[in-house]
Amino acid sequence: MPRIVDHDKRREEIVAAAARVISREGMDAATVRRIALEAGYSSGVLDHYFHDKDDILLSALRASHARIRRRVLAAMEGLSGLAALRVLLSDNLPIDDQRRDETRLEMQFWARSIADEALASVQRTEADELRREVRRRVREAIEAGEWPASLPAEHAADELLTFVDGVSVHAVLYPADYPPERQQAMVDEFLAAAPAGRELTSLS
Amino acid sequence: MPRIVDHDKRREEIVAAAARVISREGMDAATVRRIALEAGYSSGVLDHYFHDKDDILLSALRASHARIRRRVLAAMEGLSGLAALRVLLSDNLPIDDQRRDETRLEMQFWARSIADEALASVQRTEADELRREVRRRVREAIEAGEWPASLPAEHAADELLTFVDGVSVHAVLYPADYPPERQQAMVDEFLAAAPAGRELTSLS
Amino acid sequence: MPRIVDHDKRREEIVAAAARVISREGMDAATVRRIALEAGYSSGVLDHYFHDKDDILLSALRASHARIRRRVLAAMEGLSGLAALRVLLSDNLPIDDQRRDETRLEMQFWARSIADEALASVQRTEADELRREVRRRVREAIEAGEWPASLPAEHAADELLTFVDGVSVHAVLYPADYPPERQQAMVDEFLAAAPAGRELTSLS
Amino acid sequence: MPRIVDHDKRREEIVAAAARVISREGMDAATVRRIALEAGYSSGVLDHYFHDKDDILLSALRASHARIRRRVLAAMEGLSGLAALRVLLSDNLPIDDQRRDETRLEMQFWARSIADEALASVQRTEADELRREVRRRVREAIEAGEWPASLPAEHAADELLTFVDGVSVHAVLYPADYPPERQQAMVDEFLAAAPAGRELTSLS
DNA sequence: CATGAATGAGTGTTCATTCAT
DNA sequence: TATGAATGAACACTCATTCAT
Repeated sequence: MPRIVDHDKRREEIVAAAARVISREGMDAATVRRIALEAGYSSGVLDHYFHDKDDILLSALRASHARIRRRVLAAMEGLSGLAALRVLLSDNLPIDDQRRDETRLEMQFWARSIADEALASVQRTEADELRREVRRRVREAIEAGEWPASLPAEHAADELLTFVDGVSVHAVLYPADYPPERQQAMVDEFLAAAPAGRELTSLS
Repeated sequence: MPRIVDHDKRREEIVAAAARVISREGMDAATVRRIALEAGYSSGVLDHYFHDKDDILLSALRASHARIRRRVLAAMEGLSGLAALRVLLSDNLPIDDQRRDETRLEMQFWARSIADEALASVQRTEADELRREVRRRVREAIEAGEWPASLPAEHAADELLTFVDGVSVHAVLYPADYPPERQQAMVDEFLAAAPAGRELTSLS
Repeated sequence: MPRIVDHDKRREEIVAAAARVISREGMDAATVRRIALEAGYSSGVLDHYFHDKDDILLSALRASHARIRRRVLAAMEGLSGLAALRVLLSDNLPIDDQRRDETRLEMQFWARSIADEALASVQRTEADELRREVRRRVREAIEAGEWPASLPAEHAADELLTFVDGVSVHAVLYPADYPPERQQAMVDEFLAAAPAGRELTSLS
Repeated sequence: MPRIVDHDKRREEIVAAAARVISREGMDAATVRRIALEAGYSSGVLDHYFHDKDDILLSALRASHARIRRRVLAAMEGLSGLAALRVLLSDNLPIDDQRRDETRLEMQFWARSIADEALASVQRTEADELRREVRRRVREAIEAGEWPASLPAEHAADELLTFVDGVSVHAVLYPADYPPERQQAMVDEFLAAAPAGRELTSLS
């Protein structure tokens, strides 16, 4: 059944092309024609692989998430606790071209999901997966004594993700002010400060 | 003697209508016709008050920023240092309908500015103004002994803004998880932890 | 009754402005707003002096014709026959800025009258007036022995007007190739050749 | 294997439709929608074959010129000198429906080119080609002794074209006064008179 | 009388979609 | 399967026109 393989591969090609266009030229530039051109096909070809344009866009979002997931799981291989947490969070920073494109893509979909409940729902589902993984790593860190037990892991996970996304947004919007090293340093500082700082705040 | 109409007021009405449409229905829904309808006019009226659609959109962005500026300056009246800083940062959180709309609007423009250098330039200019104010308040806090002198004010300001924007994004995307009180608590914790935590990290 | 005078004067001002816009920027640029601006008024003023835009345009055409008529009648004062004919024909050549503008205006209306029977009818009526005058002068020339009697004056008049319009069109379209002196020389040659040449052709 | 359509042929169809609309209903009536309808398609189809509306209009002008060129070259086959000249000039007269449409189209573009330097430039280039051909034929006539050598061929060519265009304009504007036979007779007379008449004028 | 606000139809253009080949 | 032709709706924008002041 070689046709099936080709079919999926073609889909992936087109989805990757869509992701490139969205992240580099913006959602408005991501027309069906432009995506097909980027993939090296003519516009009509999309008809064979996707139901409609929304299907392409959503597939591009999911594919981006899947790729990040694969990459970060591989990077955390053999690690746990704080070390795994650092890798997990750092991997979400726009510290190279690929990650910058991923962040840009994400931001395009954030904007769109604000007025599109179906998309927002997808986003929530996908975000929850990352959240669960961060929580798991925080709990590991607590168990390993690398992290204070005084704060709920759930809250700590949200704080960390929130900060990482904040850094990502700023780095994408103001790249001159947020070179990769600074992004990494900011996250590292945040991770280092958390155990000490949060303990103190829990007293107030 | 022409029809008595306050030209600037009419412009403001339309800009406000545009802002409402953008924040609630998204940038794609913000067509000229939709904006005119929201403002209570026919589509052609925009011709009298704006050069083109981009002029409307940019005006909406600037008006949103100006409104925030006015509000926060009034709220900081009589305050300085850490107290002013807290007000300044908290005012940017989407803790009520109005502020939520402002954040949504901002996020729409973030997405657009990624592929629009002219817009990105405007965003940078406006963001710098906020940044300068935050730095000024951090310096005041340092002088008042409310904040450790061990960290550059510039960096601290960026950390704070980064965190606030991270919280804002999450609160807009996942409102159920980030009720107003939690947003405020997160920022307060961050402010409280900073003096202690940062001092420690500076040793490492 | 001073108001009446003002009213007519204002009309003339606006009509003159319309003629300027049409001849210099073309019929497409001759919007109501543009004409009003050229006249130094706001767009709504036209409502008081004209029924609609077509009224303005047609008035501009008639005014141009009237102006030419006045000028050429004055120039022919005291002349008759061939001398009057030469002045009459030469005055229609685009040999200075004013006459060039008149020819340009005329050509704009020629184009429009092709698909506008009402306008075409006006054009025919106005053209006939000029034609009659040319015929009269040809007849005078014949009577004075300056022109061969062998050819009908009606036909000679059409030939002369046809040639003059041909020169005018070329001079407007290719001004570099048709400086004023050349235009005049061409018409003079044509006038000089006609008596001799036509006599000969009538033999063939 | 795509839908079998001759791309160039379709372009020509649409261009021909545009030419029909322009010549019969005028430039203002030549909207994209009207042209598409005339061609038997929906408005969007033009997107496949032309860059923009100006591309259609210019193509229509060029196609008209090319058609005339082809026709006149075929008609001059085997002829030279005065005989070729007569065919060349007569072919430009609006003596049948087709030629009348061509002249009307030309006049529409004349009007437009007055305020459109880009179009004027195209017109000049195309007109020069005709001019060169007329000059070549005049020179042939001079060499064959059919035409007086006393006048520069360049000037004679311009005189002839000028007269032909004058007749064409009048014939289009006042068709009742210029039936085909009369147009032809006028040009024939002009050609016959030229050798004799011009010789005389050159003495004065 | 003069202004310019307001309307809404019409324009060129872009685009997602469908589909014959 | 892949093409690109064809559709028609939607878009931003321009404009003649009307009219309250």
